Amino acid sequence: MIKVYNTMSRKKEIFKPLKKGEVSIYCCGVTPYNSPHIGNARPFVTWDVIRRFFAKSGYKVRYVQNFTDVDDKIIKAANKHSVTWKDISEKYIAVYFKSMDALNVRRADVYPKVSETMADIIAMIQTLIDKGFAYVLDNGDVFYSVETDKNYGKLSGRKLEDMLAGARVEVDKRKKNPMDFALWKAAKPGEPFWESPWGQGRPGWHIECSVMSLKYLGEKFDFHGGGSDLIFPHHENEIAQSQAALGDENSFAQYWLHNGFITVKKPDKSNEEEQVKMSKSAGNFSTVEEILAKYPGEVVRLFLLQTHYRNPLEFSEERIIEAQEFFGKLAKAYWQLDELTRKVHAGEFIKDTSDKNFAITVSPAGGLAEEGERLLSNFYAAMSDDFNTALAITHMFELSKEISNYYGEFTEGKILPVKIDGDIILRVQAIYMEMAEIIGIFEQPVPRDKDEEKSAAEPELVNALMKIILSLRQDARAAKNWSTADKIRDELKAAGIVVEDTPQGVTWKFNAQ
RNA sequence: GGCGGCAUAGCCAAGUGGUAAGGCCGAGGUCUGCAAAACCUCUAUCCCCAGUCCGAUUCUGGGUGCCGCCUCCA
Repeated sequence: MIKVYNTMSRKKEIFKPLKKGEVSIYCCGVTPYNSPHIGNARPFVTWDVIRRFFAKSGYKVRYVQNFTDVDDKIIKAANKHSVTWKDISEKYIAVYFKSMDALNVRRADVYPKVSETMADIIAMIQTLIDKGFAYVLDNGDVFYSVETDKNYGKLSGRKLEDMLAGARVEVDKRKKNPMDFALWKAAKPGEPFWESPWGQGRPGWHIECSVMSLKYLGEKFDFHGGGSDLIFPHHENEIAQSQAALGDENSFAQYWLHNGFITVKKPDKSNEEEQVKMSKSAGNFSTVEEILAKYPGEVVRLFLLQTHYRNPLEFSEERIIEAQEFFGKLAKAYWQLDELTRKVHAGEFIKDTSDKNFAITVSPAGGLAEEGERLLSNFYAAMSDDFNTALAITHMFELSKEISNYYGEFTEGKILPVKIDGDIILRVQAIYMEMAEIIGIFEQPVPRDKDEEKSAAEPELVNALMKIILSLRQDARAAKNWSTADKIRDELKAAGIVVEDTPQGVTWKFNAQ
């Protein structure tokens, strides 16, 4: 049973797919006029996890995400740089994909574009006019008439009267009602345009998502999502025009999911508690590209998923560094498991417990197996409860600790490599990777610490020199010449090399900085 | 002004009608020549006031604070 918080009802509801075993999702994509910032990335990472979860739970998923490639901001950017709107949109669609790829966001099944859906958009507007929900002005503008819609405001919980009272917009006098919104905008001189029954122009905002979602998912589909700033007016208007055109107030999306914002500390405020939404218009954003220049994509992804998608999330380097440390621990267990499974495959776990001289009656890894199954079950339970990735991730973290504990005991020789342990290790690895797949990590080269990493990154010479240096230090230690030993360690540290004396011997690594 | 959301330890963050996961930081311990790493242990009257209830952090009402939407916006 999967529960989801539906913005329409303001409640968590039990998810019932329209078609058994299938899920259809439409997520509002970007208007490609500049680079996506970390806040823009949140819904896409969120939906990426949701679809992975559904797919892993046995659903057939169809995921559609649009590009609004015909838009005022794109036209503005094009004019500014003396290029075409298409140059701008293509450039930033490429940037979008590059950033999302780095975050392991899987591609949608379809990426419809406004420019490629023009005929359908015009047809839907015509339907709305024919049915009396929209009207055409002399200059060729077409507006949707909110007063024809008794349900207008049902998603955002607003009444027309209330909105009028507080409207700060400059009201276009030609509108029948100030809240009426444009379905089609007549082209002004120098603007790109498409031919329509109402003259040359281009679609208004909202209409493209109605058309594209209905075209690729049908008159009813399961999920529609995006950031919470889209609730009003964007999604409200999508609902109005779609249901008016279809003549069915139960059509269109069945569940509306909205993610919270990425926030940043408010500048020039003494109170540090105060947060403000990250947005392009406010100019207080960090682009995904900038962040990826400093931190791996999977770390950024983990950072985004460590807070429930509906809650606000403060962007700060401190938090990302914390996520990086956390990721490092998950990665450590990944490699420990890797080593153990290689031993299993190499036939090291073959000791037969039926040997009468063998006292063990219970597999040493039995506890690990039990924990693994329990945590996997908890993991799914967390994801089933409105996609609680924050909780799910802690279950994976707990499993990583269990793995590390087992690995530690194994390397200390406390565990005999019996055959059933081998089977358990393979199962635990499968569980661990299943969790990783849903979260969407370990799809890029998993960082290793210590030996492997440094030997891969540094020339043999460094290893050879370190061997000599550490050997000299061991001589000093053996002679209880602590000051020399510590001096070597301190100076190496200053040079960026950390030496650790562990019970298993001396190790060294490059400082993470 | 209207509408919506949030308020949990120094910080981040889950969650439940029966006195609260996890992470970071901090403290103590094991280990160690020391340090690091690792592991163990410890750290919360759940914003305030009423109400419902045997019992509320969890439900209801009111308040306070913060955020967002009502204009482009993930």
